[in-house]
Amino acid sequence: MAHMTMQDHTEKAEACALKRRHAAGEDPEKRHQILVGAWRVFVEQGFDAASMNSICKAAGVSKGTLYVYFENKEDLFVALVEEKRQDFFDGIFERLVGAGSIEERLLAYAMGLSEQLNSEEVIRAQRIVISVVERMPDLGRRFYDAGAAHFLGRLHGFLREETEAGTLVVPDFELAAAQFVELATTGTWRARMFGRREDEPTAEEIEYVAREAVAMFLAKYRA
Amino acid sequence: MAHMTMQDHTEKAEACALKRRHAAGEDPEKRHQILVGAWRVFVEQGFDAASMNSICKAAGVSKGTLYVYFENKEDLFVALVEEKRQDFFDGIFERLVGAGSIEERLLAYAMGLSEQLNSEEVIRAQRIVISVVERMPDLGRRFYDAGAAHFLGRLHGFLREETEAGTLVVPDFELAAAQFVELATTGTWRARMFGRREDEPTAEEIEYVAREAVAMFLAKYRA
DNA sequence: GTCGTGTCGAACCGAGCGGTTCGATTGGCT
DNA sequence: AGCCAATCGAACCGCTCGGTTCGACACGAC
Repeated sequence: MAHMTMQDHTEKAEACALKRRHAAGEDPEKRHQILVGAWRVFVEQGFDAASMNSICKAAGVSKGTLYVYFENKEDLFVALVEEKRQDFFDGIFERLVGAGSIEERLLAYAMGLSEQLNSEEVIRAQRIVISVVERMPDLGRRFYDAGAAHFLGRLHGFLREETEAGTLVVPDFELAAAQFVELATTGTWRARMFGRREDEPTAEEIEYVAREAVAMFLAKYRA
Repeated sequence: MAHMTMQDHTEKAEACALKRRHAAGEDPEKRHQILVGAWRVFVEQGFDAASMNSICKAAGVSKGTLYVYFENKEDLFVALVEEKRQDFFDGIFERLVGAGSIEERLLAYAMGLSEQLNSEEVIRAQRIVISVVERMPDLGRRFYDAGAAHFLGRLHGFLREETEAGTLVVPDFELAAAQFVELATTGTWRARMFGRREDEPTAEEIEYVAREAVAMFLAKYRA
């Protein structure tokens, strides 16, 4: 409501960029610092077992400050997942549109996808999200949409293009995209989610599974 | 160490069958009753949020009695999962060895598998197991072995037989079996685990996905 | 009938929880 | 220099947790 000149805005922005006194709960550095600590604790203890005290200690922040930045534990966790989603799932999509034959592009996509979904960090995140999905259904849905659904969407578009170009014959884009994702993580993701496999799959295994996934996929859908 | 005549054993067994005073913590009916109540509570609250008090109430049993039957919460949960594993995964395997063409048998197997893994009860059980897998790694492994690994084993055997019979050409049985399981639950299981889909898939959807799974599988591995 | 024992139920324990409060401290701002 | 607000840190709140204890009770064994 208060009137500000353009001048004022510019000055403020400049000051912020360096070292400014922030309003309570509005220092983005501190906020990030809290999230980093919280991530460590959540990831190694799970949602319920992680106490706000541990998170304070891990983040190097007083409890009072913590509650200035986040309303409560759930709020903190939602903000955390919201931040992580993007880190996790960026930088894979462009593999689909890169140069190369269909095989090469699908292979690159499958490998990126498997590598990402099977990484220790993402596995643990997925476990925690699943464990609270009953209490926080929105969180689960948003997480899924940002991850799996996003992969599926890109693939869906790719398949339609290739079908229109006559390279592939895909009667059901949704299904085919989902099949591809499943094939790419065959034998690894599920076992890792249940703790049946403790270590990340090796690069060789990822490539092997991805290659076979592409082979099977094209055996069915190649024109 | 104590000596007993055959007579004694028989008498005891007969008495037990009807209405006998059981030693503390050894009445199988009561034990089952506790597990039923515990299942209800665990399933709708998760491991951490489920309190022993709620479980007592749900089971209609006093807290003292509960702790006579089970050492602690973890012990109770392990016993519960142990009991449920068998209920969940029985009665599907024989579909593979039934009569019919390969297509028919694979289809039946895929449908049974998808139906089972996607049922509300099993989804919830899987969520809970995954949520505690960090703290109780054995439990996760045993659950996986009783479920997914069991499916895979049967399929593995089937594929070898068919390959030896010349019907299929499968270079890597492990991989192919895993691929089949993934294909059978395409688009349903993962989304349900993350709460992205609230309702069990319909029989029609299960059959559709299963059919496409078999089609793709045979497109790759049929001799 | 009376004894023995498995169950009940409620009180109880110490610990830890999420969340709040408040005085002391610090370091940018004017 | 002196103000002021963001942060600190420790104590504190009410509550619930997993787990224990114990006297009352009910019922099968003899």
